[in-house]
Amino acid sequence: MRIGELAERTGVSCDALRLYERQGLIQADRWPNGYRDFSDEAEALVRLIRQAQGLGFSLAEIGGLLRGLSGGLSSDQVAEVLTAKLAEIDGRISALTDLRALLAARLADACPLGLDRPRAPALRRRRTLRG
Amino acid sequence: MRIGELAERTGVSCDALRLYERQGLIQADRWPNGYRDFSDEAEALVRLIRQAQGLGFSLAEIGGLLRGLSGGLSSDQVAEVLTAKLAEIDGRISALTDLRALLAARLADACPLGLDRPRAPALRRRRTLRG
DNA sequence: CTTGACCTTGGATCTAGGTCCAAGGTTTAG
DNA sequence: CTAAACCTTGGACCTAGATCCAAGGTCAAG
Repeated sequence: MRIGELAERTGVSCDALRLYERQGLIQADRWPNGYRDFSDEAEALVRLIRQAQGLGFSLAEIGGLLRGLSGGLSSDQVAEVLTAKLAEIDGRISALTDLRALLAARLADACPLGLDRPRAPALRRRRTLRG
Repeated sequence: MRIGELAERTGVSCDALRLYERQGLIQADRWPNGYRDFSDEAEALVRLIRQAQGLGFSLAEIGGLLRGLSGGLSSDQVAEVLTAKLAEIDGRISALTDLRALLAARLADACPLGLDRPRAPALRRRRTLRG
């Protein structure tokens, strides 16, 4: 399919798709007239890219992951890349879970975040610095 | 404390701290000589900011959240803000969990991602466009 | 053969979130 | 008095991830 169709199917702009191609995240054949020709798999791939991106992965990271997966890396190397990413994802999940717990606790609380509203309304001390 | 101390305590650069202040994420009193004077709570706040940031929240989002929390919003409004953020976080957690499952499955699989290496090695069809 | 919808490339521009630097004021140590 | 280590502001610059635009090629419809 041509780039416009892929853009329409995925909701990603043509410009963004060309950017992904330049960065090696997706590939396209070329018709003799120079038009890009994307395979059907490209659609799923683009969706995967946007998903990963939405989770905080940079295009460079995604590119490295994809190249590792589809490139000539050995099974061991692929496993290594994926395992590293899994650990990273686990870290993010647990950090998010912690933050969620924090916010949920504050939500039940009178003093959200407990940072900027001191429980005992202390007077602002004025330390002067040669003033 | 002065900005340098806060920077050292939090590991965040002075420039970044000034940026956060300009964007209203943190506040500082001023000594008569113009130096910023941060309270002790600022340290915890900066850590919270970095944590949220690492989870994919933009400074603008964090600022809105903090202003909602410490500003004059009613309990109901604060609860609303937090509840929205919680839903967002839950969404991210489940998306990450899904991605994790996907990668874990692919890791156990022969064909990672299953996108770019067709199971039946089909010949690349050549559709010509007036070529 | 023209028109309009596509496509190509390259380069300029934008936002976010910083960093770096210059020019200058303040404080402390020697 | 001077040097070093702070601090101030403003502005230039940087990367990522786009978006927008100009100039032009291609193609189908009328």
